Amino acid sequence: MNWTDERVEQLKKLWAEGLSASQIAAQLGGVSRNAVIGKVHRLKLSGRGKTTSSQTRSKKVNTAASSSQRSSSATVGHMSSRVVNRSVGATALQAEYSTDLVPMVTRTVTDVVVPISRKLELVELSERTCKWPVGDPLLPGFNFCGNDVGEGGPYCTYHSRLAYQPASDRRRR
DNA sequence: CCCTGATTCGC
DNA sequence: GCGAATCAGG
Repeated sequence: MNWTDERVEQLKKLWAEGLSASQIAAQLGGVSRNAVIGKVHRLKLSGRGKTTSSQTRSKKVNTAASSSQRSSSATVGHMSSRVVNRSVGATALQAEYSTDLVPMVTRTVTDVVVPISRKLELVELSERTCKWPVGDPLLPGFNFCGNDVGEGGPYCTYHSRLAYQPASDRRRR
């Protein structure tokens, strides 16, 4: 892949937004984080104003979202990802996944506090990032939870709980 | 070990 | 100019 004007432009934009080099690389595709960093330096925009300081993500929690904590029929639907959250606060409270995608768990979701997801691109996933799908695979912006996985499973502790709850819960009713 | 950006240097 | 390898650090 070569640095077309468009790609350079997007690089500048994302870098200015405070995304890390690896995240930018993942979004652009076809380049490594090293390539991104190298390009950033050549463009001389290494000094990122004062925006989000990379690691140690912002702890800002979407206040609107944390309003009712439980039930609230979860905020479903794909909230045009992207801008929505760069915040990862492990304590964040909000369910963010498509009901269409996992209809069987929509009932149990009211019992579970789901942390805001990191919304990683497919290529950003590693063995320790939650692979719970977020959004519609057919629509742009589809990504994965990306939170740290629990006991080595494919999902973070929260999504594991969801996954383990069959539609017909065992606690008789 | 995970991740970050910075730097070097052969291509 | 490019980016892998490497370095320094949280």
